[in-house]
Amino acid sequence: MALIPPPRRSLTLRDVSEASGVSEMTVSRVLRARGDVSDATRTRVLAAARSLGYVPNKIAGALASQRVNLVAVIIPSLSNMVFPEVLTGISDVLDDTVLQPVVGVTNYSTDREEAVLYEMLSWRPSGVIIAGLEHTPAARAMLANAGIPIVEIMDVDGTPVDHAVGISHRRAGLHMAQAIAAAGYRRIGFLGTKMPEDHRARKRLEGFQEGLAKVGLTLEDQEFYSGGSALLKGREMTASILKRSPDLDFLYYSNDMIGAGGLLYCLEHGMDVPEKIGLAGFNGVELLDGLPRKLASMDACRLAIGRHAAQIVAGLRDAATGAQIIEMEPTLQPGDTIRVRL
Amino acid sequence: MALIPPPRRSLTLRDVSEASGVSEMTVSRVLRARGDVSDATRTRVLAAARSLGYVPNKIAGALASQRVNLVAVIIPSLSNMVFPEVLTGISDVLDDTVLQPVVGVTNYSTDREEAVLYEMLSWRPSGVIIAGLEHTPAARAMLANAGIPIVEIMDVDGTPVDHAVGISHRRAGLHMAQAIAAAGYRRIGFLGTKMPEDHRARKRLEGFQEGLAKVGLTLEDQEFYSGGSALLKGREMTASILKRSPDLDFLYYSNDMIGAGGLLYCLEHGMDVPEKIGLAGFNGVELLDGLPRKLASMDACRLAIGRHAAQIVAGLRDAATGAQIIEMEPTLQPGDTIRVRL
DNA sequence: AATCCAGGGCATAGCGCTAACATTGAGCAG
DNA sequence: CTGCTCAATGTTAGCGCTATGCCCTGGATT
Repeated sequence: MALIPPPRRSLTLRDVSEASGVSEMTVSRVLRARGDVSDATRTRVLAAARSLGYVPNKIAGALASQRVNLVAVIIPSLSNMVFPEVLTGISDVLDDTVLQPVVGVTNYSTDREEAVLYEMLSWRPSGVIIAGLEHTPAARAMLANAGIPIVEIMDVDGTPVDHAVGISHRRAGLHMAQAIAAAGYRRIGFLGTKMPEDHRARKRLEGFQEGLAKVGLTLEDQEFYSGGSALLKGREMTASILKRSPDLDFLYYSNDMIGAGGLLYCLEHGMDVPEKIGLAGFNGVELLDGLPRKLASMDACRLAIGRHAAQIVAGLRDAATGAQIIEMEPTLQPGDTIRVRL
Repeated sequence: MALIPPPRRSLTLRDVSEASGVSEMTVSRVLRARGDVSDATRTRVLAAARSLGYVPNKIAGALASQRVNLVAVIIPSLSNMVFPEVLTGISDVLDDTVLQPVVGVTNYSTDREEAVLYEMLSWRPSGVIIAGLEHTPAARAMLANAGIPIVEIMDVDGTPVDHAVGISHRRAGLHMAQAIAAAGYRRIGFLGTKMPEDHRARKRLEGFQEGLAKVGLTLEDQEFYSGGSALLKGREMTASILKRSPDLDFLYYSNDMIGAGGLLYCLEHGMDVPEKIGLAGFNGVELLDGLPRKLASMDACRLAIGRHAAQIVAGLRDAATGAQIIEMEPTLQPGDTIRVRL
């Protein structure tokens, strides 16, 4: 193996073509495994490329071919557990294609989302997967004009620009309310994030209240937080809401992490879960499996959403159908924190 | 606001230049806020660009200018909590620059790392931040020849290609061993992941054993797992190791998540923590704050590592010094699961 | 009045690669 | 031996943008 000194100017196809005595075009064909090249040439070119340490320049390649094998994935956060799982679903599918996901994070800000989207579109990806249906007008316009497949994920309560894959958070909240009421709970509190931009949490709450209303109930009390360790916040909020409204018999948490904190709090304080007080969260995160008791939750179909979205941008689902909305059915996991009957 | 029909062929500088009656070059200058352009022209151009919905093509721009404002960030996983935090540190710093992080995930496989690195380098980023010091020979060669700043993070026990920012996991393990021994524990078990490629966990264990050896102790028993919910695995492994070796008086977990599972298990089974049995994890994750008792742990300086690494690639630290190794000092957080003295 | 110069703008030439066609030469039927 | 085919390679012309240098205009300087 020849030792070549580290090149100052980075290598180009021309360097490889000179080293192997064929034209640039042939080298290009070899490296992309495209077209007819004799085995002898192929071997020679590959050897040259390897020994030089040549790394193709996709920027030039993309410009020339007008093809970019990237899919923009825009999500609010990486620390929410949920989104890494969606990413896993996306990667699962894209790994079998030439496409690669590129992730952008918005921190739940639509302005930042607009900026991230602009930046990503300027790399001309071949598809966009973006969380939520709520965007700035400019962002919607960009999506609509991009001329590539757009998939809005997680939520289907609204009008997508192109495709949508997700669950109805409104209905999820509604179902949970019905289940809780059916189990005989009557004095219900809600605990969630103080994030005006988290539209999905908002829709769940709205659906929940609607569900309660249907059986003649209303929310007894509520409590919001922002920032900090979710598990700890769950404890604190639970303490605080129970101090204010000691006679609550059910606590509905907007996510599993604070729900878990609440559950730990209740157990430590010797409360009778689920008889005297019931608990439920949302998302069905894996974490719950390790808790002393399994928190009731509702699966948000994260993996399936990621997969479907990826299939759409990869053109693996009959795109002939045109724009489509795929609604998943979240399933209620009663766990051990909702009593079985009245 | 004029409504322009969605363009089939995507817009170019030429479209904007025609719409605003100046040359492409002038449009380019305006959009990059570069060079002298009169206010009148600037306003006109910006208006045209906006009304057309023009999104610049960075591919062409990057090719022409030989400058790409991307930083490749290559990490093993997104579901480990640790890495999103490092990313936060990186973003904090890069947000004040023109640079943007692009994340690649290797799933703890060096082969996959090599592939991801190749792919990312082919986009000619202006820097690389990569977890760990262990890479395939080809990956090392690519890094060495890339001609851009390379920062290997998380670990400093080894020889970096260029810069390194991290902690010594060997010493972290060693310190923990000393602290445990000093507290009077004698029959010590280790619980960790069955991941041969997780070199940092391996180094911690090695350092830990070395630390025990120094005071004449050896590991009494150990237990490994792979896959699944870490919290649940922590429980199961704890049950299993205590069944096999009931007289252990300390359990050292390779990460906080399984440690938390173990802690919950011990508390539920009425064990006397930390008197009869002590526990410790690693990472100092936020989650621990919400547990019934605070697990002893060691902070891995994740945020600081991310920040420093980003500063290096952004050229914010005096690059004049050339390649450098920055070692952080992880601090022991005794929590409530190591007894204070014998 | 001649000269200078800076601000504002334009024309040209690539960046490194690939699409699309052109070319070559070997193999082979007639 | 001609003409044809087809596999293997080469040639040409951009992709959309920016670096560079040049040109023009209209005051300020001498």
